[in-house]
Amino acid sequence: MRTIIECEIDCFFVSRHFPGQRGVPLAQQPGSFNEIHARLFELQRNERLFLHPMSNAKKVRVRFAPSPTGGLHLGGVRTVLFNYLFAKQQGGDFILRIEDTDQSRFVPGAEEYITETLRWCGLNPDESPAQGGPFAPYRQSERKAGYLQYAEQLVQQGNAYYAFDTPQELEDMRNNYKTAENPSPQYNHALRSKMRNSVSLGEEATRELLANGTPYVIRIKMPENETVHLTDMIRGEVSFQTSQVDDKVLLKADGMPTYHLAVVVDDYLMQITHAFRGEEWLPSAPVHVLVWRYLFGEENMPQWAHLPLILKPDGNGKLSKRDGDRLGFPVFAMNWTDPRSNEFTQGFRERGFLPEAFVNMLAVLGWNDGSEQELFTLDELVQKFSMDRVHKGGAKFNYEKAKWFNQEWIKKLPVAAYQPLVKDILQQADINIADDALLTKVLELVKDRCTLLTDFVQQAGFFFKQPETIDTAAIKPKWDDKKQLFFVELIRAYELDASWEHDELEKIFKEIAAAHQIKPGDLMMPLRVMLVGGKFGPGVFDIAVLIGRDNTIRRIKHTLQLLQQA
RNA sequence: GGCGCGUUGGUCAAUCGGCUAAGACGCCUCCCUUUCACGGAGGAAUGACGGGUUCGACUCCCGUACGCGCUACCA
Repeated sequence: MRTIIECEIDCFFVSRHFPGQRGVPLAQQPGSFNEIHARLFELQRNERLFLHPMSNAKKVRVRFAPSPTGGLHLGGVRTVLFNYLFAKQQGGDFILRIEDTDQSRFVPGAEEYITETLRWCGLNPDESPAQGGPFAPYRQSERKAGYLQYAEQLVQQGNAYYAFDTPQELEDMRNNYKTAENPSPQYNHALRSKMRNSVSLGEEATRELLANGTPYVIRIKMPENETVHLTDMIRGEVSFQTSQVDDKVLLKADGMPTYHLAVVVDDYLMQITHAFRGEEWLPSAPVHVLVWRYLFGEENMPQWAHLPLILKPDGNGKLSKRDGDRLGFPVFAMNWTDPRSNEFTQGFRERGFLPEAFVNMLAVLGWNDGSEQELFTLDELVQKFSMDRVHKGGAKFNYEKAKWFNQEWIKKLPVAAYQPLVKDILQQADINIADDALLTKVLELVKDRCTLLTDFVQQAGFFFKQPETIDTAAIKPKWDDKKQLFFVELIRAYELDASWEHDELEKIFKEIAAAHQIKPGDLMMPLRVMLVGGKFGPGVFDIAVLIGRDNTIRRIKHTLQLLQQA
């Protein structure tokens, strides 16, 4: 894929990266576009190269524009991430804009949820509804007044028209024209003349309907036979026949714009330079290109990038919240309770994911840096991210791999980075932490055994609280009086030991075992079960050292009692 | 149905015309470990199909198949 950006600029540089990427210039190329073009062909023999305009460089501005209809899903967060990485790498701004033009779908709390998700991930916007900015307001519902004039301008220019069809009439149209070959007839250039609109009705009738206050929408008038081209940063050249695209509604009867009008107007007004969105938007891209052309000029249009979809792990198709419920993994970033249905959905955060891992995992779903590196900090991602290494095809989500990333991050990060989070989780599980220094030591000792933050409840809990249940079944089959005696004597010896150090405890243990003629290995497991409740955890003497003499002895005695009862 | 986009192991993926096709997750075997993990060594497993172009194709071109997306006064 080779892409050349055409523009009247007098200086270019050449690099391996797509225009808009930072890239290291391979050569400065002063001269006219055509002169450089000729030289580029020489250079391009062995490499894919791109031309970058040097002057007239606008500051990069990208936006994430969700509609606040519920929890933020994986794909949404990845779109945020790619926006953020691109912007920060370019020294640009990342803007959060809320697309709430559909009032019937408004969900209270959804916007706050989005803001909080971005905060959790460390992907904070430079401008947003909450913090404001030079292009406020950032909620489309609050910009309502502005859209009408653009829609009317399109009508005046002959690029759009008023349509008075009622919902019933639209439904009738679809039913009447539906055939086996064409199951979903479109409101397009062919049908336009058969419907009730300013094209079919004429000026006078239209004026009258308008004057009477008849509800209307404004639809784009798609040209009959044109090819609309689009250079996508990921897919390269994409083209559409306008005859295949319908006359999309731009302004709704309630005066609100549809997405198709609002994206264009707001991207223009907010001076957005690069627009990233999911691949599902590609089919409506020609509408947006045309609105740009008619309203603000295609040369001012942001560069588009249609991101590949995140697919469900089994079968094919877009990953949905339902798939997570069905397969047992989160899909939303954080907990979400739908205020209308009261339906609760667990998020990655509450499931025990670190934001570092969550972000890392999303970054490499559809992108990689070409090396073998898989673990990236946000800063590294900002440095290494490049749009030309984003995949075209969708990627199936793999929860096992997601967990692996979390495990790696638990190992990689200093304990201090997540100690407060773990403390919180432990306390929620009714395990109180009085000694933070002790908690640090414990976490250091058990972190390799945890995949999710919630795993610390099992792995660290017994250091602070006597196990509620003891897996005596793991001891009993091989239990006998000799072993009973061993432990009685061990208690006595441990009561007398002054050091309470790892090596000393082990030495005492082995000496007594030898005296009783029992292999230490046969006693290690029982001791472990006595101290932690089950067959898991770090070295037994490490545990004994940390929980202290009193707890160690108390737990041994407790289990001895349990064994006798049975 | 139409239109658009995609297609390398089970999954994520490298490859930019020289391939004996990396690496990771998962799976299996072994080592380390008197538990569970971590770690280490190894193994099974991949270019949808058919045509071109080329000395040479996973890589470029064209078809076919399959998958997905869109086809609302939703985004």
